[in-house]
Amino acid sequence: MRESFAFSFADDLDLMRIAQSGQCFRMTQHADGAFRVLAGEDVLRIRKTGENRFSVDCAQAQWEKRWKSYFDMGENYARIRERIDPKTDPDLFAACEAQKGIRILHQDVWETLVSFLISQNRSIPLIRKSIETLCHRYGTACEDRYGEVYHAFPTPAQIAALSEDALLSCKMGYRSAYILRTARDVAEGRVDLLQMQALPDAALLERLKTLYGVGPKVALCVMLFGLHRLNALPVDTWIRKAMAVYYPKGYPAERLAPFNGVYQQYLFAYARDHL
DNA sequence: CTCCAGGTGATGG
DNA sequence: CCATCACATGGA
Repeated sequence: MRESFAFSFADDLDLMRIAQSGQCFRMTQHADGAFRVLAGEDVLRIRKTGENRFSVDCAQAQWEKRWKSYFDMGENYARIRERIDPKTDPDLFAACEAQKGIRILHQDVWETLVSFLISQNRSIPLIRKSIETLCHRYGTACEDRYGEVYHAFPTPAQIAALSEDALLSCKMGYRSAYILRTARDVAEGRVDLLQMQALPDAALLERLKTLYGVGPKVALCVMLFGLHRLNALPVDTWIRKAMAVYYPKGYPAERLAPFNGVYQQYLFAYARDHL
């Protein structure tokens, strides 16, 4: 790595688990072991270099300005895990232990919104493939510091200018119409994603659900992964299964506040491995 | 072949 | 309010 910055970090940070956690779809591991993170129009390479040691291929100033918050480095996940008592919540405790290292990324809202519109009723590998195709065809081509070309996530205007057939050709299926209308609503100012960030959780959820193709699940994913509302609790098929098996008498969401989204993410990964 | 995948909108009661 | 159903697509 030409320019780089190395740092120590003692709290949970498992790049592989984050890449596979199903909250982001453009983070991949390369042959040399480093991860390439594509986020919005930016790219970063990050690798683990030792016990609690990491290095990134950007200057310290860029790391602190752009990426520290992306990886939620200000939050203490060990402390969040330690709130769970193994006697009260044995399965959730086991999930936290087994999936230690996951963090909730703070992703770009637009990218998160489109990604989770695409995600509905599909498997994670297919979601990745569609997003990859979308970015490759319609996102701005950029060059990283090694001269390698990558593609930014398409902006609202870039998607708004497409035809529905163009989206269908990315294998989006019936979600194409959702994505197109939402892109036009954002590009033409009927929806203001920036302004939404000021809303409290309940109002934000209602506002997001007014978007075409956005129901409770997608709205809560946008809140959790794009607007960093750590108490948002999206319920997909895996979480539904986990709740039924591990909490047959009812899920204790009130007790798990204000970190329902974090525990949900441990359970999601754990359920996929065990159920 | 059927069933499932980080679901939602439309419709009908 | 709730219960169905159609919706594209690919993998198991």
